Amino acid sequence: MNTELPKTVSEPTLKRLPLYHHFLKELLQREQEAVSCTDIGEELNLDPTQVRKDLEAAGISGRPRIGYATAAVVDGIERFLGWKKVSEAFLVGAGSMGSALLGYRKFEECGLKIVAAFDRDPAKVGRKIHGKHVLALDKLTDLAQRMHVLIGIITVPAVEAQAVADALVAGGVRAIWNFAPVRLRVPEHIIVHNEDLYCSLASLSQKLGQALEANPAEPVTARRLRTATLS
Amino acid sequence: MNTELPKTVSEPTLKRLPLYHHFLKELLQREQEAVSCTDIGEELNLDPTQVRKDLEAAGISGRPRIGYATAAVVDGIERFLGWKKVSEAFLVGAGSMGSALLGYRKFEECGLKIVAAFDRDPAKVGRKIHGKHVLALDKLTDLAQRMHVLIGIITVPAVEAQAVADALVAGGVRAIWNFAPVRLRVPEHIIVHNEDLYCSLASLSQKLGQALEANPAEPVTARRLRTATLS
DNA sequence: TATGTATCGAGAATAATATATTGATATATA
DNA sequence: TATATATCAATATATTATTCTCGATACATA
Repeated sequence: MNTELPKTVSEPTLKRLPLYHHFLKELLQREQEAVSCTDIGEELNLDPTQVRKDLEAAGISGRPRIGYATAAVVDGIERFLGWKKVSEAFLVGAGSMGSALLGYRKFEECGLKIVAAFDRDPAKVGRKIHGKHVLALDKLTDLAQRMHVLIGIITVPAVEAQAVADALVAGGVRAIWNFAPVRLRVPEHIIVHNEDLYCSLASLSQKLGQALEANPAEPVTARRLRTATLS
Repeated sequence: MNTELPKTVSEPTLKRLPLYHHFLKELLQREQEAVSCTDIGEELNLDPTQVRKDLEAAGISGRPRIGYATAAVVDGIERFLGWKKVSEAFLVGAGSMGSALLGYRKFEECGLKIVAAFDRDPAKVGRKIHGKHVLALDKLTDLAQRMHVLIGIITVPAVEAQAVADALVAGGVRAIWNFAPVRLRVPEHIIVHNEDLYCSLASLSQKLGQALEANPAEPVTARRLRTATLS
């Protein structure tokens, strides 16, 4: 296995790696020890070559005729994505979205441990949500500094997001996961990821609109699927 | 204004349009009637040419030396993205993420009206969340068909997502907004948008890991910002 | 009226990404 | 041992997205 990692990996690749990870973990449970790009590609509707390129970018190599060792790929992806060493995060904004994220247990498997939540609302401060303490917002910068927290998650309304980002940066946070529909202004070395649901919705509804225009009354009846039963 | 719309618009463009929309709405409130690509680009940290191209793709044109008429751009984006005509949606999975989405009032401004939620859990069925009824999952296909609902939002656990998708498709749904961390298998004409938080998290933590490796102890103290006050 | 300037618009050049092609390698089988 | 085959690896091509360049236009000002 090649341990040399390329300096930069493209965003699309980065977002596909968790898909492979998820699928391969399933295979591991079924005790399938090796897997080919072709198999992965078929399962996930991706080009096999692309899968191979992505794995290569993550520093993972396989063997001709054999494929990739499932466990090694899972391990390699986790290592490459930094899921091995858990980093602590603060979540700011204990509204509905914030609460939902606090309840996501699986984040910890991906190396993200939300250690505390912050909110402006005194009614929420002091309570616990999904087992995480909700603290007063004015403690944010100071605590981030003292606890050396490196990741901040912003789930406050748009108008407050910039101020929260400033507070996080002042506290030494290096990466921000922003759920507010605004572009944050931060120093260059801070990593910001925007999770803007309105943007996603936009592309969805635009495509739907076009599809409907092209084909208003889709003949779904012809290919009616069974009524699904939920296991 | 050019009313000819190109057949396909790139995904990145589609995701930038809401940003412009948001910013321009602010300008509208300040009664700024015209705006240039340069201004938009500076505000959102984007290349002015790209802004121009995006607006062009949405069928919006401006005037040299003047810029774009703010109101016309806002209107044009809304029209192009299909926000003008509201479509109804079903949300499946009234867990924490589902509840959060049910509370997003602003979706309606973007043309998305969630009319009902569905859940497998009998304890949730019959109750209301954020004013929306929670119905039994086995009613999903039938109701989607009878109400001609075209959009489905999936916020169930990964293992149940495919079955829910099947049920939605059987009910005639044309677009699916999928929050479960799986790739759904659907007929070709169905539009699927994956909102996979684990994927986003992956790229965030990978970048953070690289940044920390390159520069473990960032000298943030030098450029310490003020402790932000939240208005 | 003439000139300067800020802006849009369109097309070309560059960069990024995805796909296709070819070659190398390890295993299985005859 | 020789051959066939499935697979990875590396390179080349095609596609897409972004950025750059230049010309056209409309207003401001002298």
